[in-house]
Amino acid sequence: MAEGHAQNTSSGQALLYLTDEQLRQGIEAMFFAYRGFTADPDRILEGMSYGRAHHRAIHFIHCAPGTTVNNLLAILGVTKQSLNRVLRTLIEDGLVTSHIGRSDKRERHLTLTEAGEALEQQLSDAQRARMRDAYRKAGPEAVAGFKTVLEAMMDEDMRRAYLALRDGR
Amino acid sequence: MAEGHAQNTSSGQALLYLTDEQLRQGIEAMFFAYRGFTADPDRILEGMSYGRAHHRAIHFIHCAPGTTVNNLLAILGVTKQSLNRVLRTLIEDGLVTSHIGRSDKRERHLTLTEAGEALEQQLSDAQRARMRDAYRKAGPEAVAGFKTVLEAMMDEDMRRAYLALRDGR
DNA sequence: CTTGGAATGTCAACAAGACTGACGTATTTT
DNA sequence: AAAATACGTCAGTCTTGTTGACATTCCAAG
Repeated sequence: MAEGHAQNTSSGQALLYLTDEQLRQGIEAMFFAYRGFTADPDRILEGMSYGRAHHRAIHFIHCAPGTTVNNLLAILGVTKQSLNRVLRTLIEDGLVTSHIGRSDKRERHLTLTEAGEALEQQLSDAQRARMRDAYRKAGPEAVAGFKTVLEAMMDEDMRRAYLALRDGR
Repeated sequence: MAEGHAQNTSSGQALLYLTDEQLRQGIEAMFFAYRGFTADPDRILEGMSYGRAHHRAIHFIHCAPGTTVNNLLAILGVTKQSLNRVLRTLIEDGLVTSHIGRSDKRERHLTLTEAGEALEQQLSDAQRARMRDAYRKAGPEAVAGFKTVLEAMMDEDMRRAYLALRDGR
């Protein structure tokens, strides 16, 4: 019972979109939408012994070629051991290369090979196709609102990481 | 290379929000936001031997008291074996009750006990608090757009389930 | 220059939570 | 009476997260 209901504020009607019921709808929408969001890449990956974790690694290596393991760790928010298992298989299968750092030899710089880029294309084409359909149906104003809310929903650290990626391209 | 770039269409400028780069930003925003979205309940659950799976079950039993196992299965999109493991612990711990159906005795109707409702409150208060902050920062128009895009992103079946839940209250 | 601590990354073992497949039971439908 | 449905359970696998232990490399203080 942490907070009261949103409609019981001094502003009254203006805040009707903040009622518990509205918030609950938003929560469920996030749940169902995220399932759709990951469904297409999951389908592609299943049967090739990769999973969502591999997709995420491939995605961010594609976006920041030459990034280090530590960098990736911060973005993905998992332990280095967890990431390592995924990276190892990707390297073994020739989708990712790992080069020892020139200045700091402790670091490993990660890049997608041609085969890696090809898979990345396949995965992100599928995911973008769904995104594009959703965007097209919803229209530009809705898309702007969508992004505004998502940014506000992130943890502070993640928002920084997101904005850095967004503006660094 | 399934589709062309969105800007290369007959409509030209009007569809700039559909460029691959814009779509990629949306994809990353979803990823980071979903992490924030689940972070608070996850924190509460950790250490009490429950996880996100328990949270989801509790959430939907709360929304549809007396629902059957099969109903829950369809909404959550997991196998009955998977759900059963979760339900068993919740019932053992006295958070959920399972009653044999009155008309159809094969069915089990699931309801939250008082303790279950208490935990549900605790979890959804945390999640709603984050949602409320995000909504408040973004404003009502952004929230409307947010929901529009999310609905368009769901699979058809899930949209039906979502709308049924949304309108059935 | 050496040595100890911090940072980076690897290997091994384990747990949660998803999956499949097979089977049993009670009940309803045909 | 037979088939289908709803539910529970056992056993085994897979992905992906965790911790703990350890090797290598860098850097800075003595």
